[in-house]
Amino acid sequence: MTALPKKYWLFKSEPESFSIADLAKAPNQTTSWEGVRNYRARNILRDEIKVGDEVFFHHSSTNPPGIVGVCSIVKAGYPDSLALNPQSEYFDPADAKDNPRWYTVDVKLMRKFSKMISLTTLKETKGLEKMMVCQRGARLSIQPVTFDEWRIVNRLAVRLETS
DNA sequence: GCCAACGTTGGC
DNA sequence: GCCAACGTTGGC
Repeated sequence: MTALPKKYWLFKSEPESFSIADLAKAPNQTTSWEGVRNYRARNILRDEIKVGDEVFFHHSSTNPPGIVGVCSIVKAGYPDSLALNPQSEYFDPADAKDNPRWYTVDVKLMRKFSKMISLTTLKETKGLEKMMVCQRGARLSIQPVTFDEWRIVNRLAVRLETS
C-alpha cells in the first residue's frame, strides 16, 4: 500500500463557540469538527481530508484573529450526526440518515502555539500573499493550505516562540 | 437556470 | 457596529 501525500488545511473556529483551549481540555484532546454547513467545506470534509493530514487551528471573529495551533486528522469524513438531531442548532430537517448531507472529521490537538500568529502577521509575511485566509472575503471555514505556506507559517511560529 | 433579495461571515 | 464579500433562497 502506498501512502498518499499528506495534505494541509486551515480550520476556522470562533473561540466563543469552540476554542483551542476547549480542544486541549477535550478527552484525548480530540474532537469531531461538527457543524460545518457550507457545501464547499462539506465536499472537502467528505472527499479530500484524510487521516494524517495536518491542520492549522484558526480563531476567527476575535481580536486579533489568527492561527493558534496545529491539529492532525485522526478520522476521515463521516456523517455529522448533529444534522439529525432536532435539539441541535446544526439540525437540518432535510438531512436523511440513509443519505447524509453534512460531514465531519475528527481532529486531535498536536501543538498549541504559545503566541498566536495574527492574521496581520500572516498578511505581512512574504510567501503568504496567496494564502486563502489572507484574501479579502475568504469566508470558507475549511481551507486548503499549500506545503510552502505550511512550512512558512511553521517557521513563523518557531520564530515567534523564541523571540 | 437566472438573478434580485435576503442572510451570514468576519475583518476592521 | 459597519459593511464588503459571499452564499442561499425563491419567484419567474
